[in-house]
Amino acid sequence: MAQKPSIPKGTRDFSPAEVAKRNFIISTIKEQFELFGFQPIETPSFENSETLLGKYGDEGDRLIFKILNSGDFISKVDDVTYSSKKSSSIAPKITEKALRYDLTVPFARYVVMHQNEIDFPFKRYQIQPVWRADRPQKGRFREFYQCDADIVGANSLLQEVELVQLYDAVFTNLGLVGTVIKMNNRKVLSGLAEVIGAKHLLVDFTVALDKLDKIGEDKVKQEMLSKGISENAIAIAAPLFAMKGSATNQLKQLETLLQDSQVGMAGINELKEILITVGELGLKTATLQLDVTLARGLNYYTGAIFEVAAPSSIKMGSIGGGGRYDDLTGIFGLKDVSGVGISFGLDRIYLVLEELHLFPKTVDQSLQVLCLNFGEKEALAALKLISKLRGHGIKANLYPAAAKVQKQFKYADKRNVPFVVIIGAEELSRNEFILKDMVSGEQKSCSLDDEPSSFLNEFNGNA
RNA sequence: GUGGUUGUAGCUCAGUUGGUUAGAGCGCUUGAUUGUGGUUCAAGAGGUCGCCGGUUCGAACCCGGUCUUCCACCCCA
Repeated sequence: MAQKPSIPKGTRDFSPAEVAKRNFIISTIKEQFELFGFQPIETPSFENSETLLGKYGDEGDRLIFKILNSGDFISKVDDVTYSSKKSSSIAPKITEKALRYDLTVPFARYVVMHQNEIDFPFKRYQIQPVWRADRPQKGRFREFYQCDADIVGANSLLQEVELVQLYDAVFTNLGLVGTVIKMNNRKVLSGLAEVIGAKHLLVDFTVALDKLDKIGEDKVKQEMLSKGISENAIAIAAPLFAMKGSATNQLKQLETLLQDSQVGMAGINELKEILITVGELGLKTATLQLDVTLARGLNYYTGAIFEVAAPSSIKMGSIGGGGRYDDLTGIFGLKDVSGVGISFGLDRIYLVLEELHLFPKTVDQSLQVLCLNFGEKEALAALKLISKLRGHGIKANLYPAAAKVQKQFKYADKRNVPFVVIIGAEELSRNEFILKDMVSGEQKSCSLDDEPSSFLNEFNGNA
Protein backbone atom coordinates (compact mmCIF):
# COMPACT_ATOMS: atom_id res chain seq x y z
CA MET A 1 0.00 0.00 0.00
CA ALA A 2 1.43 3.31 -1.03
CA GLN A 3 1.24 5.83 1.75
CA LYS A 4 1.47 9.55 1.23
CA PRO A 5 5.00 10.57 2.14
CA SER A 6 5.62 13.46 4.50
CA ILE A 7 8.43 15.09 6.43
CA PRO A 8 8.45 15.95 10.15
CA LYS A 9 7.07 19.21 11.46
CA GLY A 10 9.45 22.13 11.12
CA THR A 11 11.75 20.45 8.58
CA ARG A 12 12.11 21.26 4.89
CA ASP A 13 13.24 19.87 1.55
CA PHE A 14 15.37 22.19 -0.54
CA SER A 15 15.00 22.36 -4.32
CA PRO A 16 17.98 22.96 -6.63
CA ALA A 17 17.17 26.68 -6.79
CA GLU A 18 16.88 26.91 -3.01
CA VAL A 19 20.14 25.07 -2.45
CA ALA A 20 21.85 27.38 -4.94
CA LYS A 21 20.63 30.42 -3.01
CA ARG A 22 21.58 28.94 0.33
CA ASN A 23 25.03 28.14 -1.01
CA PHE A 24 25.38 31.72 -2.15
CA ILE A 25 24.82 32.89 1.42
CA ILE A 26 27.02 30.21 2.94
CA SER A 27 29.91 30.84 0.58
CA THR A 28 29.71 34.59 1.20
CA ILE A 29 29.82 34.03 4.95
CA LYS A 30 32.60 31.46 4.66
CA GLU A 31 34.67 33.73 2.49
CA GLN A 32 34.51 36.54 5.04
CA PHE A 33 35.11 34.19 7.98
CA GLU A 34 38.31 33.06 6.30
CA LEU A 35 39.34 36.58 5.34
CA PHE A 36 39.09 37.45 9.02
CA GLY A 37 41.35 34.52 9.88
CA PHE A 38 38.85 32.03 11.27
CA GLN A 39 39.42 28.30 10.85
CA PRO A 40 36.65 25.78 10.27
CA ILE A 41 35.84 22.90 12.57
CA GLU A 42 32.97 20.43 12.68
CA THR A 43 31.45 18.58 15.61
CA PRO A 44 29.02 15.63 15.72
CA SER A 45 25.29 16.08 15.16
CA PHE A 46 24.64 14.61 18.57
CA GLU A 47 26.43 14.91 21.86
CA ASN A 48 26.17 13.15 25.19
CA SER A 49 23.05 14.47 26.90
CA GLU A 50 25.00 15.68 29.90
CA THR A 51 27.11 17.93 27.64
CA LEU A 52 24.01 19.82 26.56
CA LEU A 53 21.53 19.62 29.42
CA GLY A 54 21.52 22.47 31.87
CA LYS A 55 23.43 24.80 29.56
CA TYR A 56 20.44 26.64 28.10
CA GLY A 57 18.16 26.97 31.12
CA ASP A 58 14.95 25.07 31.74
CA GLU A 59 13.35 26.40 28.57
CA GLY A 60 16.33 25.24 26.56
CA ASP A 61 16.35 21.78 28.09
CA ARG A 62 12.74 21.35 27.06
CA LEU A 63 13.66 22.14 23.45
CA ILE A 64 16.53 19.68 23.17
CA PHE A 65 15.80 16.67 20.98
CA LYS A 66 16.73 13.60 22.98
CA ILE A 67 17.78 10.39 21.31
CA LEU A 68 16.37 7.15 22.62
CA ASN A 69 19.00 4.61 23.67
CA SER A 70 19.32 1.55 21.54
CA GLY A 71 18.74 -1.94 22.86
CA ASP A 72 16.40 -2.93 25.62
CA PHE A 73 16.54 0.44 27.33
CA ILE A 74 13.37 0.06 29.39
CA SER A 75 14.63 -2.94 31.35
CA LYS A 76 17.62 -0.90 32.50
CA VAL A 77 15.42 1.59 34.35
CA ASP A 78 14.98 0.72 38.01
CA ASP A 79 11.45 -0.06 39.15
CA VAL A 80 11.07 2.93 41.44
CA THR A 81 11.96 5.42 38.71
CA TYR A 82 9.90 3.56 36.14
CA SER A 83 6.74 3.40 38.22
CA SER A 84 7.07 7.08 39.14
CA LYS A 85 5.96 7.81 35.57
CA LYS A 86 7.86 11.10 35.71
CA SER A 87 9.32 11.87 32.31
CA SER A 88 11.92 14.14 33.88
CA SER A 89 13.35 11.28 35.95
CA ILE A 90 13.05 8.57 33.33
CA ALA A 91 14.28 10.55 30.31
CA PRO A 92 17.91 10.88 31.47
CA LYS A 93 18.10 7.10 31.93
CA ILE A 94 16.79 6.18 28.51
CA THR A 95 18.29 9.04 26.46
CA GLU A 96 22.03 9.25 26.86
CA LYS A 97 22.49 11.25 23.66
CA ALA A 98 20.86 14.39 22.30
CA LEU A 99 20.91 16.40 19.06
CA ARG A 100 23.04 19.50 19.15
CA TYR A 101 20.99 22.57 20.14
CA ASP A 102 23.52 25.21 19.09
CA LEU A 103 27.16 25.37 18.03
CA THR A 104 28.55 27.27 20.99
CA VAL A 105 28.30 24.62 23.69
CA PRO A 106 29.75 21.89 21.45
CA PHE A 107 32.52 24.34 20.63
CA ALA A 108 33.24 24.90 24.31
CA ARG A 109 33.41 21.13 24.71
CA TYR A 110 35.76 20.95 21.74
CA VAL A 111 38.07 23.61 23.16
CA VAL A 112 38.31 21.84 26.51
CA MET A 113 38.93 18.44 24.95
CA HIS A 114 41.55 19.74 22.53
CA GLN A 115 43.09 22.46 24.69
CA ASN A 116 46.58 21.01 24.32
CA GLU A 117 46.50 21.00 20.53
CA ILE A 118 44.91 24.40 20.06
CA ASP A 119 47.01 27.49 19.53
CA PHE A 120 45.35 30.31 21.44
CA PRO A 121 43.89 32.72 20.62
CA PHE A 122 41.78 30.33 18.59
CA LYS A 123 39.49 31.74 15.93
CA ARG A 124 37.10 29.09 14.71
CA TYR A 125 34.07 29.09 12.49
CA GLN A 126 31.45 26.41 12.17
CA ILE A 127 28.51 26.09 9.76
CA GLN A 128 26.28 23.16 10.63
CA PRO A 129 22.63 22.38 11.31
CA VAL A 130 21.17 22.44 14.81
CA TRP A 131 17.87 21.06 16.10
CA ARG A 132 15.28 22.46 18.45
CA ALA A 133 11.93 20.93 19.44
CA ASP A 134 10.28 24.34 19.13
CA ARG A 135 6.91 25.15 17.63
CA PRO A 136 7.61 26.28 14.08
CA GLN A 137 6.69 29.79 12.92
CA LYS A 138 7.88 32.12 10.20
CA GLY A 139 11.66 31.92 10.25
CA ARG A 140 11.60 29.30 13.03
CA PHE A 141 12.29 25.71 12.22
CA ARG A 142 13.10 22.53 14.06
CA GLU A 143 16.15 21.98 11.90
CA PHE A 144 18.15 24.99 10.83
CA TYR A 145 21.71 26.10 10.14
CA GLN A 146 23.83 28.25 12.33
CA CYS A 147 26.96 29.98 11.09
CA ASP A 148 29.16 30.81 14.06
CA ALA A 149 32.48 32.57 14.40
CA ASP A 150 34.10 32.65 17.83
CA ILE A 151 37.42 33.73 19.27
CA VAL A 152 38.64 32.11 22.46
CA GLY A 153 41.62 33.08 24.53
CA ALA A 154 41.69 36.79 23.77
CA ASN A 155 40.37 39.37 26.22
CA SER A 156 40.91 42.45 24.12
CA LEU A 157 37.87 44.46 23.09
CA LEU A 158 39.40 44.60 19.63
CA GLN A 159 37.82 41.19 19.11
CA GLU A 160 34.39 42.71 19.56
CA VAL A 161 35.34 45.44 17.12
CA GLU A 162 36.44 42.86 14.55
CA LEU A 163 33.20 40.95 14.94
CA VAL A 164 31.21 44.10 14.24
CA GLN A 165 33.31 44.58 11.12
CA LEU A 166 32.69 40.96 10.19
CA TYR A 167 28.92 41.45 10.42
CA ASP A 168 29.24 44.54 8.26
CA ALA A 169 31.41 42.76 5.68
CA VAL A 170 29.10 39.76 5.33
CA PHE A 171 25.89 41.73 5.00
CA THR A 172 27.52 44.18 2.61
CA ASN A 173 28.69 41.34 0.37
CA LEU A 174 25.24 39.81 0.45
CA GLY A 175 23.87 43.09 -0.83
CA LEU A 176 21.81 43.58 2.29
CA VAL A 177 22.04 47.28 3.00
CA GLY A 178 20.74 48.93 6.14
CA THR A 179 21.22 46.23 8.75
CA VAL A 180 21.36 47.44 12.32
CA ILE A 181 23.84 45.89 14.71
CA LYS A 182 22.46 46.47 18.17
CA MET A 183 24.95 46.35 20.99
CA ASN A 184 24.62 46.25 24.74
CA ASN A 185 26.71 45.01 27.61
CA ARG A 186 25.75 42.48 30.19
CA LYS A 187 27.71 44.45 32.80
CA VAL A 188 25.49 47.46 32.18
CA LEU A 189 22.44 45.29 32.75
CA SER A 190 23.97 43.89 35.94
CA GLY A 191 24.75 47.40 37.06
CA LEU A 192 21.18 48.48 36.42
CA ALA A 193 19.81 45.58 38.44
CA GLU A 194 22.24 46.57 41.17
CA VAL A 195 21.30 50.24 41.41
CA ILE A 196 17.59 49.51 41.44
CA GLY A 197 18.13 46.97 44.18
CA ALA A 198 16.98 43.99 42.18
CA LYS A 199 20.26 42.17 41.76
CA HIS A 200 18.65 38.81 42.42
CA LEU A 201 15.99 39.55 39.76
CA LEU A 202 18.51 40.37 37.02
CA VAL A 203 17.12 37.87 34.54
CA ASP A 204 13.48 38.84 35.08
CA PHE A 205 14.42 42.49 34.85
CA THR A 206 16.32 42.17 31.59
CA VAL A 207 13.84 39.79 29.95
CA ALA A 208 11.11 42.33 30.61
CA LEU A 209 13.28 45.23 29.46
CA ASP A 210 14.11 43.38 26.25
CA LYS A 211 10.45 43.52 25.23
CA LEU A 212 10.23 47.31 25.36
CA ASP A 213 10.05 47.98 21.64
CA LYS A 214 7.62 45.12 21.18
CA ILE A 215 5.02 45.53 23.92
CA GLY A 216 5.62 49.09 25.11
CA GLU A 217 6.56 50.82 28.31
CA ASP A 218 3.39 50.12 30.28
CA LYS A 219 3.39 46.41 29.72
CA VAL A 220 7.08 46.16 30.51
CA LYS A 221 6.47 47.89 33.84
CA GLN A 222 3.55 45.60 34.44
CA GLU A 223 5.68 42.53 33.82
CA MET A 224 8.41 43.84 36.11
CA LEU A 225 5.90 44.40 38.89
CA SER A 226 4.51 40.92 38.47
CA LYS A 227 8.01 39.51 38.79
CA GLY A 228 8.48 41.25 42.12
CA ILE A 229 10.38 44.35 41.13
CA SER A 230 9.20 47.27 43.27
CA GLU A 231 7.58 50.44 41.94
CA ASN A 232 10.42 52.34 43.47
CA ALA A 233 12.98 50.31 41.57
CA ILE A 234 11.11 50.79 38.31
CA ALA A 235 11.02 54.53 38.95
CA ILE A 236 14.81 54.59 39.25
CA ALA A 237 15.12 52.70 35.99
CA ALA A 238 12.60 54.98 34.27
CA PRO A 239 15.18 56.89 32.18
CA LEU A 240 15.82 53.65 30.31
CA PHE A 241 12.39 53.65 28.77
CA ALA A 242 12.96 56.96 27.09
CA MET A 243 16.62 56.49 26.20
CA LYS A 244 16.99 57.59 22.63
CA GLY A 245 19.32 59.56 20.49
CA SER A 246 23.03 59.32 19.87
CA ALA A 247 25.19 56.77 21.61
CA THR A 248 27.22 59.43 23.38
CA ASN A 249 24.06 60.98 24.69
CA GLN A 250 22.76 57.65 25.92
CA LEU A 251 26.09 56.82 27.52
CA LYS A 252 25.98 60.10 29.45
CA GLN A 253 22.57 59.22 30.84
CA LEU A 254 23.77 55.74 31.71
CA GLU A 255 26.77 57.16 33.54
CA THR A 256 24.52 59.23 35.76
CA LEU A 257 22.34 56.24 36.42
CA LEU A 258 25.17 53.83 37.10
CA GLN A 259 27.71 56.06 38.83
CA ASP A 260 27.55 54.01 42.03
CA SER A 261 27.89 50.66 40.31
CA GLN A 262 31.40 49.47 39.63
CA VAL A 263 30.32 46.74 37.27
CA GLY A 264 27.94 49.07 35.48
CA MET A 265 30.67 51.63 34.87
CA ALA A 266 32.96 48.90 33.57
CA GLY A 267 30.27 47.98 31.08
CA ILE A 268 29.89 51.58 29.98
CA ASN A 269 33.63 51.86 29.39
CA GLU A 270 33.61 48.73 27.26
CA LEU A 271 30.74 50.05 25.18
CA LYS A 272 32.55 53.36 24.73
CA GLU A 273 35.75 51.77 23.60
CA ILE A 274 34.02 49.56 21.05
CA LEU A 275 31.90 52.44 19.74
CA ILE A 276 34.90 54.75 19.42
CA THR A 277 37.08 52.20 17.66
CA VAL A 278 34.34 51.14 15.26
CA GLY A 279 33.70 54.84 14.63
CA GLU A 280 37.37 55.31 13.72
CA LEU A 281 37.35 52.35 11.34
CA GLY A 282 33.94 53.00 9.83
CA LEU A 283 31.35 50.52 8.56
CA LYS A 284 30.29 49.98 4.97
CA THR A 285 26.54 49.43 5.06
CA ALA A 286 25.60 48.48 8.62
CA THR A 287 25.02 50.78 11.56
CA LEU A 288 26.15 50.05 15.07
CA GLN A 289 23.58 51.12 17.58
CA LEU A 290 23.61 51.20 21.34
CA ASP A 291 20.49 49.56 22.73
CA VAL A 292 20.29 49.32 26.51
CA THR A 293 17.14 47.23 26.28
CA LEU A 294 18.89 44.45 24.37
CA ALA A 295 19.14 41.39 26.60
CA ARG A 296 19.34 38.11 24.66
CA GLY A 297 19.87 34.77 26.36
CA LEU A 298 21.73 35.70 29.46
CA ASN A 299 22.89 32.25 30.32
CA TYR A 300 26.48 32.60 29.36
CA TYR A 301 27.06 36.14 28.13
CA THR A 302 29.14 38.27 30.47
CA GLY A 303 30.22 41.30 28.43
CA ALA A 304 29.18 42.68 25.08
CA ILE A 305 25.91 41.48 23.57
CA PHE A 306 25.07 41.79 19.88
CA GLU A 307 21.96 41.32 17.86
CA VAL A 308 21.44 42.13 14.20
CA ALA A 309 18.13 43.38 12.90
CA ALA A 310 17.18 43.20 9.22
CA PRO A 311 16.47 46.49 7.42
CA SER A 312 13.42 48.05 9.02
CA SER A 313 11.18 47.37 6.00
CA ILE A 314 11.22 43.66 6.83
CA LYS A 315 9.31 42.08 9.65
CA MET A 316 11.64 39.41 10.85
CA GLY A 317 13.26 38.31 14.10
CA SER A 318 16.97 38.86 14.53
CA ILE A 319 19.18 37.57 11.74
CA GLY A 320 22.25 37.24 13.92
CA GLY A 321 23.46 37.53 17.45
CA GLY A 322 26.40 37.03 19.72
CA GLY A 323 28.46 38.30 22.58
CA ARG A 324 31.25 37.83 25.07
CA TYR A 325 31.22 34.95 27.50
CA ASP A 326 34.03 34.94 30.01
CA ASP A 327 33.63 31.49 31.40
CA LEU A 328 31.96 29.21 28.92
CA THR A 329 34.59 26.49 29.13
CA GLY A 330 34.44 26.69 32.93
CA ILE A 331 31.50 24.33 32.99
CA PHE A 332 33.74 21.74 31.35
CA GLY A 333 36.59 22.36 33.75
CA LEU A 334 38.78 24.84 31.87
CA LYS A 335 38.95 28.13 33.76
CA ASP A 336 39.85 31.62 32.64
CA VAL A 337 39.35 31.25 28.92
CA SER A 338 37.39 34.16 27.55
CA GLY A 339 35.36 33.76 24.41
CA VAL A 340 33.48 36.10 22.14
CA GLY A 341 31.49 35.15 19.10
CA ILE A 342 28.72 35.90 16.67
CA SER A 343 26.20 33.85 14.79
CA PHE A 344 24.42 34.27 11.47
CA GLY A 345 20.90 32.92 11.02
CA LEU A 346 21.14 31.42 7.55
CA ASP A 347 17.46 30.58 7.19
CA ARG A 348 16.30 34.02 8.19
CA ILE A 349 18.88 35.76 6.02
CA TYR A 350 17.52 33.65 3.16
CA LEU A 351 13.98 34.83 3.81
CA VAL A 352 15.11 38.45 3.99
CA LEU A 353 17.15 38.30 0.76
CA GLU A 354 14.22 36.59 -0.95
CA GLU A 355 11.74 39.19 0.23
CA LEU A 356 14.00 42.02 -0.96
CA HIS A 357 14.86 40.24 -4.24
CA LEU A 358 18.54 40.51 -3.47
CA PHE A 359 19.76 37.19 -4.83
CA PRO A 360 21.88 37.69 -7.95
CA LYS A 361 19.94 36.73 -11.07
CA THR A 362 22.51 34.13 -12.02
CA VAL A 363 22.59 32.50 -8.61
CA ASP A 364 20.43 29.56 -9.61
CA GLN A 365 21.59 29.41 -13.20
CA SER A 366 22.45 25.74 -13.41
CA LEU A 367 23.21 25.73 -17.12
CA GLN A 368 24.61 28.43 -19.40
CA VAL A 369 24.61 26.70 -22.76
CA LEU A 370 22.33 23.98 -24.05
CA CYS A 371 23.32 22.27 -27.31
CA LEU A 372 20.40 20.93 -29.24
CA ASN A 373 20.53 17.35 -30.37
CA PHE A 374 19.90 16.61 -34.07
CA GLY A 375 21.21 13.06 -34.22
CA GLU A 376 24.40 11.08 -33.76
CA LYS A 377 26.85 12.93 -36.04
CA GLU A 378 25.64 16.36 -35.02
CA ALA A 379 25.68 15.40 -31.35
CA LEU A 380 29.30 14.33 -31.61
CA ALA A 381 30.27 17.74 -32.97
CA ALA A 382 28.24 19.33 -30.20
CA LEU A 383 30.01 17.27 -27.55
CA LYS A 384 33.37 18.49 -28.85
CA LEU A 385 32.21 22.07 -28.54
CA ILE A 386 30.79 21.36 -25.07
CA SER A 387 34.16 20.04 -23.89
CA LYS A 388 35.78 23.27 -25.02
CA LEU A 389 33.16 25.37 -23.25
CA ARG A 390 33.44 23.37 -20.04
CA GLY A 391 37.21 23.86 -20.26
CA HIS A 392 36.50 27.57 -20.02
CA GLY A 393 34.31 27.11 -16.97
CA ILE A 394 31.02 27.46 -18.83
CA LYS A 395 28.23 25.16 -17.74
CA ALA A 396 27.24 23.38 -20.92
CA ASN A 397 25.11 20.37 -21.76
CA LEU A 398 23.83 18.42 -24.74
CA TYR A 399 20.13 17.66 -24.86
CA PRO A 400 20.24 13.90 -24.37
CA ALA A 401 17.89 12.87 -27.15
CA ALA A 402 17.20 14.02 -30.71
CA ALA A 403 13.75 15.13 -29.69
CA LYS A 404 11.62 17.68 -31.50
CA VAL A 405 13.42 20.97 -31.73
CA GLN A 406 10.43 22.65 -30.20
CA LYS A 407 10.62 20.44 -27.16
CA GLN A 408 14.34 21.04 -26.77
CA PHE A 409 13.84 24.80 -26.94
CA LYS A 410 11.07 24.61 -24.38
CA TYR A 411 13.39 22.73 -22.07
CA ALA A 412 16.04 25.44 -22.46
CA ASP A 413 13.42 28.07 -21.71
CA LYS A 414 12.19 26.30 -18.58
CA ARG A 415 15.68 25.88 -17.22
CA ASN A 416 16.45 29.52 -17.87
CA VAL A 417 19.41 28.73 -20.07
CA PRO A 418 20.68 31.99 -21.57
CA PHE A 419 22.26 30.47 -24.71
CA VAL A 420 21.34 27.67 -27.07
CA VAL A 421 23.74 26.16 -29.59
CA ILE A 422 22.35 24.68 -32.78
CA ILE A 423 24.42 22.20 -34.77
CA GLY A 424 22.24 20.52 -37.39
CA ALA A 425 23.21 18.76 -40.59
CA GLU A 426 23.43 22.04 -42.48
CA GLU A 427 25.68 23.74 -39.92
CA LEU A 428 27.84 20.65 -39.65
CA SER A 429 28.41 20.60 -43.42
CA ARG A 430 29.71 24.17 -43.19
CA ASN A 431 31.68 23.39 -40.02
CA GLU A 432 29.65 25.97 -38.17
CA PHE A 433 27.24 26.30 -35.31
CA ILE A 434 24.53 28.78 -34.44
CA LEU A 435 24.64 30.57 -31.13
CA LYS A 436 21.26 31.86 -30.03
CA ASP A 437 20.75 34.38 -27.25
CA MET A 438 17.55 33.24 -25.55
CA VAL A 439 16.85 36.61 -23.97
CA SER A 440 17.14 38.81 -27.05
CA GLY A 441 16.31 36.09 -29.56
CA GLU A 442 19.28 37.06 -31.72
CA GLN A 443 21.43 34.39 -33.27
CA LYS A 444 24.69 34.29 -35.16
CA SER A 445 26.91 31.76 -36.88
CA CYS A 446 30.33 30.83 -35.55
CA SER A 447 32.98 28.46 -36.81
CA LEU A 448 33.44 25.20 -34.97
CA ASP A 449 37.20 25.65 -35.29
CA ASP A 450 37.29 28.98 -33.51
CA GLU A 451 38.61 29.08 -30.01
CA PRO A 452 35.74 29.77 -27.64
CA SER A 453 37.49 32.99 -26.62
CA SER A 454 36.15 34.59 -29.78
CA PHE A 455 32.57 34.32 -28.60
CA LEU A 456 33.14 34.03 -24.87
CA ASN A 457 32.53 37.70 -24.31
CA GLU A 458 28.91 36.99 -25.18
CA PHE A 459 28.59 35.04 -21.98
CA ASN A 460 30.28 37.55 -19.75
CA GLY A 461 27.64 40.10 -20.54
CA ASN A 462 24.55 37.95 -20.30
CA ALA A 463 25.23 34.63 -18.71
C1' G B 1 4.52 23.85 26.86
C1' U B 2 -0.45 27.49 26.36
C1' G B 3 -4.28 29.60 23.07
C1' G B 4 -6.00 30.08 18.16
C1' U B 5 -5.77 28.90 12.76
C1' U B 6 -5.26 25.99 8.20
C1' G B 7 -5.71 21.51 4.91
C1' U B 8 -10.10 20.43 -1.88
C1' A B 9 -5.94 18.92 -8.99
C1' G B 10 1.36 19.94 -9.55
C1' C B 11 0.43 25.51 -7.65
C1' U B 12 -3.16 29.53 -5.95
C1' C B 13 -7.99 29.01 -4.51
C1' A B 14 -13.93 28.60 -5.31
C1' G B 15 -17.57 25.03 -3.61
C1' U B 16 -25.15 26.41 -2.04
C1' U B 17 -29.05 25.29 5.25
C1' G B 18 -25.60 18.02 4.12
C1' G B 19 -28.36 15.73 -1.91
C1' U B 20 -26.86 12.72 -8.13
C1' U B 21 -21.15 12.80 -12.60
C1' A B 22 -16.42 18.26 -7.13
C1' G B 23 -15.05 23.48 -10.25
C1' A B 24 -11.83 27.90 -12.01
C1' G B 25 -7.14 30.22 -13.19
C1' C B 26 -2.15 29.01 -13.76
C1' G B 27 0.91 24.78 -14.82
C1' C B 28 1.30 19.92 -17.44
C1' U B 29 0.59 16.64 -22.13
C1' U B 30 -0.75 16.71 -27.34
C1' G B 31 -1.84 19.31 -31.84
C1' A B 32 -1.99 23.98 -35.05
C1' U B 33 4.08 24.34 -36.23
C1' U B 34 8.72 17.45 -39.37
C1' G B 35 14.90 23.41 -37.78
C1' U B 36 13.42 27.77 -33.26
C1' G B 37 11.33 28.71 -26.83
C1' G B 38 8.66 32.91 -24.25
C1' U B 39 2.66 35.19 -27.05
C1' U B 40 -1.91 32.89 -29.18
C1' C B 41 -5.76 29.02 -30.38
C1' A B 42 -7.81 23.99 -29.75
C1' A B 43 -8.10 19.35 -27.36
C1' G B 44 -6.67 16.17 -23.29
C1' A B 45 -4.80 14.11 -18.70
C1' G B 46 -4.90 14.83 -13.51
C1' G B 47 -8.61 14.79 -7.09
C1' U B 48 -10.41 7.90 -2.30
C1' C B 49 -11.80 16.73 -0.76
C1' G B 50 -4.99 15.69 5.06
C1' C B 51 -5.81 10.92 7.83
C1' C B 52 -8.96 7.78 11.26
C1' G B 53 -13.58 7.23 13.41
C1' G B 54 -18.78 8.91 14.44
C1' U B 55 -23.87 11.06 13.21
C1' U B 56 -27.10 10.38 8.72
C1' C B 57 -30.95 7.10 3.80
C1' G B 58 -26.85 10.27 2.11
C1' A B 59 -20.76 13.95 4.39
C1' A B 60 -15.81 18.10 0.95
C1' C B 61 -19.68 20.38 4.29
C1' C B 62 -21.91 18.37 10.95
C1' C B 63 -19.23 15.99 15.52
C1' G B 64 -14.69 13.68 17.94
C1' G B 65 -9.63 12.40 17.51
C1' U B 66 -4.98 12.82 15.01
C1' C B 67 -1.26 14.87 11.74
C1' U B 68 0.12 19.30 9.14
C1' U B 69 0.31 24.83 8.13
C1' C B 70 0.41 29.60 9.82
C1' C B 71 -0.24 33.14 14.00
C1' A B 72 0.09 35.07 19.17
C1' C B 73 2.48 33.72 23.88
C1' C B 74 6.97 31.17 26.13
C1' C B 75 11.58 31.24 24.17
C1' C B 76 14.68 32.12 20.20
C1' A B 77 18.34 32.06 14.76
